[in-house]
Amino acid sequence: MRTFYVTTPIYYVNDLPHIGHIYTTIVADTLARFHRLAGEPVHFLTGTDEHGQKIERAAAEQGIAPIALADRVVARFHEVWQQFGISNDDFIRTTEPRHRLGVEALIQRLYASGDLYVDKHTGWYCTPCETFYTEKELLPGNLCPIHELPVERQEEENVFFRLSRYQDRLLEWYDSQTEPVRPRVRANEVRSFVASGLRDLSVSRSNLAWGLPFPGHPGHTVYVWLDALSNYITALGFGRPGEDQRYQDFWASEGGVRLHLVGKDILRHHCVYWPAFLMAAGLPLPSTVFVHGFWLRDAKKIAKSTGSAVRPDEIVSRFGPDSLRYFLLREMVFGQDASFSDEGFVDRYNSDLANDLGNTISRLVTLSRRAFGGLTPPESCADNPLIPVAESVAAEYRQAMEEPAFSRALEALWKLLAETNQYIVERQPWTLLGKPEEARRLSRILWNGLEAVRIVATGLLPVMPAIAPRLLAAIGQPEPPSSLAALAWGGLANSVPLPEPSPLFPRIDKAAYLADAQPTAPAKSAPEKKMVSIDEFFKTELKVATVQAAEAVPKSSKLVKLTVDLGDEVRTVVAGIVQQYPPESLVGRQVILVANLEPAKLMGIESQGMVLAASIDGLPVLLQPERAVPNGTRVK
RNA sequence: GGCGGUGUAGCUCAGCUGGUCAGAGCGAGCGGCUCAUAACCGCUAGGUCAUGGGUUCAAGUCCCGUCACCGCCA
Repeated sequence: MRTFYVTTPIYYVNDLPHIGHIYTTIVADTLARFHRLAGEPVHFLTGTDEHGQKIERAAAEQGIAPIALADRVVARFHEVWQQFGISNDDFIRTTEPRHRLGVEALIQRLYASGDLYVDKHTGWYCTPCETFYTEKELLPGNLCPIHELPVERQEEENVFFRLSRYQDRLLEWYDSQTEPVRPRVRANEVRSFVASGLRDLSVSRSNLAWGLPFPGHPGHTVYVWLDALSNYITALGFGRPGEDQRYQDFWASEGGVRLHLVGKDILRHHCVYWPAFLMAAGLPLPSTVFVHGFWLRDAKKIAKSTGSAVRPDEIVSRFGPDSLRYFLLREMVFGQDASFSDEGFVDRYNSDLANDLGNTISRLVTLSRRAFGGLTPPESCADNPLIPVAESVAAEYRQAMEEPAFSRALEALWKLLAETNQYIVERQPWTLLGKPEEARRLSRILWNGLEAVRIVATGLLPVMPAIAPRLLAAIGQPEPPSSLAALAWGGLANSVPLPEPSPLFPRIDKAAYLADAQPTAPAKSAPEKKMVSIDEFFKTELKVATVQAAEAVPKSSKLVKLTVDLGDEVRTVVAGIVQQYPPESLVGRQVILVANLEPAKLMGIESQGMVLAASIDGLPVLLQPERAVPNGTRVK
């Protein structure tokens, strides 16, 4: 029998839950619920990663023990998961004894395979941090990124893992038929990284007390990623003989699905280190690592709607966690990045949840109650145009959920809603009200509509675990089904009570909501300073140039056309400075030019650059080198 | 610099192995209906499928070049 094991990354407790954590966990939960409905044995694991430098330091800053800090954050995670209806079967913390036992067992296997050895490691060391940094992490000038103090070259002894030995096997794995790394872009990235050559990996740390003791290497702790990644099997009981039934069922069993959901920031750890560790230990690999994208704030949209921000908290408190679950799953093409905005949420909510779903239920329930004394229609209908649609929608939904491709699965369900509304309008059931001779016809029409809605609500059970049962109750089906078999046409009970309809998704007044969404905060009064990186700054090419010729632009009060010498080229530039600087005063003068500015036409003249000037009350004061320098000299 | 990816209607995106592929949803306009949460239904998009070549009877769909943007390179 196929088993289904799904994991989220274990979340690092230096950070409170945010949209990224929530998204991954909702995805995992939706999959777990779907596969349970499909009748498969499911195990859904999430948890927290609690060791390491950052935790140690953050705890020290707050004057508490690392474990106390972790406890605090873990409590918060539990709260949030409860709020979102997360149905995880287990929650692993890397500070638990069961985890340590598993990690030790894994490391024993790595020793046994001959893949661990001790070697000297030289690196950039910051004494106050007691940490080695890679060159990339350092600030310019070899400064520690935390203390901004010079780091020094130091040597330490480490346990190394022979990652290099697994290069070929990893490449084979990426290319295997099952496509273990998805989507393909991500597989390409990892493949090219691995193909460029792997260095052995340091898997122990000295000077870090807040970690698991490294077996056989006193004074050292286990590298946080070796520690953390192991959770996927330690939580199942790996390394604890007699208590490892779940490990046997969900990891070691033939043909079981072992799915890791990860963000693209931890691709390498999950697609290089982790499988290599498992290969070395002689253990089964995950069947799929699914790498999803990030939620971004769309700068353009934010600017347009004057500063609407990502406010999942407010969305949840006002519209419920399931509305957010729906939005996240519907809006992101699984695997790609997507942007998150209040406007996007409101649009999606109104058009999909309020208009299509909520309103369709509302109109059907109202009609049925009126026609049949508060009950569902007495007569069913086994032959009508909605049936083939419902069947193809159910098939498409199941396929998309398997893939998984949530946006497509939901799109399919909504296709059925659209067809249902169309069907209702075509049949005009309201014209049949109060005509006894049309009662049977009316019953069939309304029954069909309600039945279609029942199928949609059934498909929504994994996505909106709190709301979907309420949708079903609203159409007279108070017991939510426990199997995907309920997606088949024909399940709606006849002549059962229909509760009075109440809007499950009240429409959002978009204008009011967005106006309300204006940051009460500082945005306007104290504009935040937008910093640019040195790289961004250097995108602007500033060069010294000498004005060779200048003539006022006819019919313009400010513009002057300049011919400037940039050393290796001569350009035409238009500048709005002629009121302060008569043309003849400009000739021979050196100016600073933005040399890579997009050309622009001013009064019909193409300006190939911009002359820099300070502006006092709108009046320009030209910048110029303190003494003459060669034309074309870069300014920085 | 190397490798990979993207560029299709105002917006978000579908278009696998070349031949009803020029599409969907949202938004906008017009019309209809009134059971329903000012909802629902119908019609309306004249987009050089970034761009220049090429292969082919036939190319968003394959090949080469160019431009723009993005990701990865411990």
